[in-house]
Amino acid sequence: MADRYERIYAQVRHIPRGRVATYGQIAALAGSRLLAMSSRPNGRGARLVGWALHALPSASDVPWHRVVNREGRLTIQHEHVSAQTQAILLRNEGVTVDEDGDGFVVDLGKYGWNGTMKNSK
DNA sequence: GGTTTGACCCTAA
DNA sequence: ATTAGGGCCAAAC
Repeated sequence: MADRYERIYAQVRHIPRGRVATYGQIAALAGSRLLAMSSRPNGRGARLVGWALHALPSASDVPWHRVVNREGRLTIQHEHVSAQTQAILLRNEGVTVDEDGDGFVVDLGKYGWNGTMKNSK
């Protein structure tokens, strides 16, 4: 089975409340623990995070809403869960979610997660 | 089992 | 600044 999903879920659970992380960071963190051999400078398996979250059961404890793309945008594509739902969940945790023509955006400079448990600044 | 697509990212021009 | 191309792994066709 896809054990990588478990690593991804574990990393997503490690995201502090009121903080957001990017797909690439999740992939890099989960990858560095298991796939440290092939740490290539390119985009690694960031798409796996998207697939993992898409296959995530709705009743899971994984805070999938704290995962955004590199621009801080909520590029979510799901049948029953919309980007607005994600925005509401983030706002519920105190994260300011901005909105423009393309959709919802989060300021990574303020709420971006470092990858550790320290603040980004 | 090859081809296409996807909640993405990086590098180069 | 934007556009184009390559890469990654899994699922759907």
